[in-house]
Amino acid sequence: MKSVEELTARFRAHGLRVTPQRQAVFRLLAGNDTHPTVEAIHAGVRAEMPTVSLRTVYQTVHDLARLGEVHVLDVGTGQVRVDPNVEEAHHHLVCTRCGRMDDVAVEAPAPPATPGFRAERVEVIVRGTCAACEAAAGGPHRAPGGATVRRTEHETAHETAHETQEATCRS
Amino acid sequence: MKSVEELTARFRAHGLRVTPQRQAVFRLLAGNDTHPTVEAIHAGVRAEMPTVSLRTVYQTVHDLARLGEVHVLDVGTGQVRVDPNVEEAHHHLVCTRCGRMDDVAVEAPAPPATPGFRAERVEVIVRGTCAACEAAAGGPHRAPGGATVRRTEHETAHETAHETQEATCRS
DNA sequence: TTGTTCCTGACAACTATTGCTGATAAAGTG
DNA sequence: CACTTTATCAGCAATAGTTGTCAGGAACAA
Repeated sequence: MKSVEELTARFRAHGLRVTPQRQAVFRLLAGNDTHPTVEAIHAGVRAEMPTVSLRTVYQTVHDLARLGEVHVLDVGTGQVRVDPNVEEAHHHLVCTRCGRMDDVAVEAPAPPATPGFRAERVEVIVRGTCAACEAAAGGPHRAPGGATVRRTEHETAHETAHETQEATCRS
Repeated sequence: MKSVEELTARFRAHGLRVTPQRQAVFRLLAGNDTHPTVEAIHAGVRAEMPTVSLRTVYQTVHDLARLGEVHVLDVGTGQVRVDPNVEEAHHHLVCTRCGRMDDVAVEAPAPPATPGFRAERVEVIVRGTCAACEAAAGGPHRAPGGATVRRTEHETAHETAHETQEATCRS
């Protein structure tokens, strides 16, 4: 991700105004190799600027995405996440319990030749359980038969993300 | 996907009741190699049984997913899609404009060895444009500068999916 | 400074999905 | 078949995440 100054310049160059609120978002993303949710960015920005609205953060994130400075990712965890790393090709680990994302270096297969479909991008998502959730759940040898087999992964991720994510899965 | 009779038996074996509503859902999915949204299933079921509620379809789909008879996929198009094909390993083409999904045979890379993350499943998503949307948008040589550069793919898919999907992208 | 354009922030609206509940109907039993 | 038990249905309300709306205000050009 580019520096705050570079982003400021790019915004100006594209006719977008640079406001203190936007710079606060820039600052938060510039020194960030995680994949924060919009909510998390909002919380971070409010720490130094308590009046910023969620709407503004969404808009700024979308502007950054439009300029290609970030990627907006939706991998089915119920919340959009922002990936500041657009320079190097990479893919993602997604924790099915808390929704946490991390970068991973796997080479994607070549887009297949599919008549009737113009492939543009290949995305690899490795789903699994992050260390924090593994520990929180009592380790890999947890007795089956409980909630784990009664819900789909999708449901579980959705439901637990809200409460457990920040508490258990921050690195 | 199993036949309606097999699904009926499996539901009974698991203590789930088999109702006409559920069998209508079974019937719709059994002869279906597309990846319908819950909404689309609901519409199909209502064609022969107009009182069935969306709630019931959701519940039946979740029951099917719990028994492993379908996969519930959320690839960030704003709607969950049901994949009746659980027998053969496969991945998906996703149209970024209408959200339409199709199966594709690409071999996934091996899950990387990642300390602090227990990989369970590797998912490959090929994003692009389906033939119908390509045609609807005026072909691949459409002049840039319009809506296409003013919005992220994510936004576009979200917004256009509701109206254009069934109209332009049914095979 | 002045005008214009764009942005902000509060709130409401919107979409997809799920919780709740009285009434209903499927399985099992006699 | 009649009866009992208990999961399910349908409809509505609620929820979370995201976006539209709009009055007021800030940033930039002249």
